[in-house]
Amino acid sequence: MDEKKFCYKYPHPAVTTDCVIFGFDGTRLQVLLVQRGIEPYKGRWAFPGGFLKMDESCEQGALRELQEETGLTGAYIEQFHAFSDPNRDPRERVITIAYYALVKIQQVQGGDDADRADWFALDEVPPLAFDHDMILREALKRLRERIHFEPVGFELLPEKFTMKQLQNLYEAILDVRFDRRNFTKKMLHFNILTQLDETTRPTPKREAFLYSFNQESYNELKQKGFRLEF
Amino acid sequence: MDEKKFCYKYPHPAVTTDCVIFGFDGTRLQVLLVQRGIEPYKGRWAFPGGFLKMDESCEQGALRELQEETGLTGAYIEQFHAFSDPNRDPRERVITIAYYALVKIQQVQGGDDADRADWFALDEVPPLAFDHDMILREALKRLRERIHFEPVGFELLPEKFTMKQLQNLYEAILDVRFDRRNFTKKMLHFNILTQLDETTRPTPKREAFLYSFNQESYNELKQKGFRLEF
DNA sequence: TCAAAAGTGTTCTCCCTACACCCATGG
DNA sequence: CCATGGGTGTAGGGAGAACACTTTTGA
Repeated sequence: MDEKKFCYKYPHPAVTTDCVIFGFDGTRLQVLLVQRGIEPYKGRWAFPGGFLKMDESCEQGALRELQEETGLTGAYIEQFHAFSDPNRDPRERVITIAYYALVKIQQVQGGDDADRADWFALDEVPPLAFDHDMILREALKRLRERIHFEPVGFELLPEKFTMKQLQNLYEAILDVRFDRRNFTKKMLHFNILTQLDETTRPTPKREAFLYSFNQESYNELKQKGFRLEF
Repeated sequence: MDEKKFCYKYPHPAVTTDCVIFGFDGTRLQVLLVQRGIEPYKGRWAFPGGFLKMDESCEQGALRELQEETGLTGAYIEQFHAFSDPNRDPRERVITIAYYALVKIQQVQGGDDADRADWFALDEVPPLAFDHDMILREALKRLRERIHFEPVGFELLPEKFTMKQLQNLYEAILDVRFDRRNFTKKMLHFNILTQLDETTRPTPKREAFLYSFNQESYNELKQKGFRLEF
């Protein structure tokens, strides 16, 4: 039962992947956490993840764990850091390769699995297991850098969205405030948004235009090289 | 001799660190390579690196290997990616955590160690061992992103340098050309350079001012949040 | 009729860009 | 004296920032 059959000439660390899953509810940035059912840190919340198999790359492992623990498939994930403090796991030496994922929040309902999974707004995240607090900070830092080169909204917003939602997203990620009119002008200027004929009524006050991302225009723009300035 | 005494319940990959060391000779960006003395890929050039010890973090491991293989100490290193293709090493499953280092080229003379080490200009890098070609491409990509948020010149240039050297550095990293006058204005505008009283004679034609980086001003600027625009 | 949200245009300023001339030196 | 490299200023254009009024609708 505690049989140890995999032997090496030199000591090897265990390797896991963990995935910080970002979602956006239209107002606030959220992360998906799962509650640990076993020791160590039983009952604590943590990012979904687990041990890497020997025949899969880290990316494949991260996607597999995501599927197993949250049901998510085909998410956009990006590796951002390996955490390797020798004491970060009380069981044995574990190095984790951390990814972040950007998903449309409605693709995942919390707690649809054996594990309890739930969305938490950034400022309501409880103390996490292992060094996952640090992992979250680092993920946020990297997401903030990424947003300057990639329109992350593609992944986080629903197909159709209002300009205000897009602005809220940028404000939530970067933790800044923009002038409504200037923001609209700037975003339209990139020509990666399509203004739809439809409108919606996000508040009971007045209807607002819906937009969608134009993937083609974006790809063209990106090939020429561009920067999103904020 | 092939005794395998480190045993685990589940298979564990080996973990190494590799370090892409960038230097700048005043004109071209260079990388430091070591020639492998053992199989696999014996005789091929590769980035310095090696197996992680169980009581050190990846960063410590990368710094140790750097010291052992090139004599470099206290370099500025930054982790940028974990490479984990299951077949990237023919011996066994090896995951490598890759770092890049920015160093003043005169701090390291090639071949000062048991291993042969040498500087190669970017466009003269020979085919490398393992997946190190891919590692180099990725390192360059990350360095190019980094330069937008950090004045990487700090680490790559000598204490005192000319404006032309600084411009050459930016041009080498980003592979673009700038207008001499506009570049000077832009750099001085950040107030992170100190123009020294001294001059130098880089070519026998005319003497040129020397500058140094002002770390204090830079730290102030960075705290307020800034972007280097290029 | 009032409050809340959304849509829209103008002005000003600053920074980026393009561009040309002078000076010092060595050959 | 000429070729090479370095130092410097200006004029024009474009993009970001600041800013206010109108419309719609539900309460």
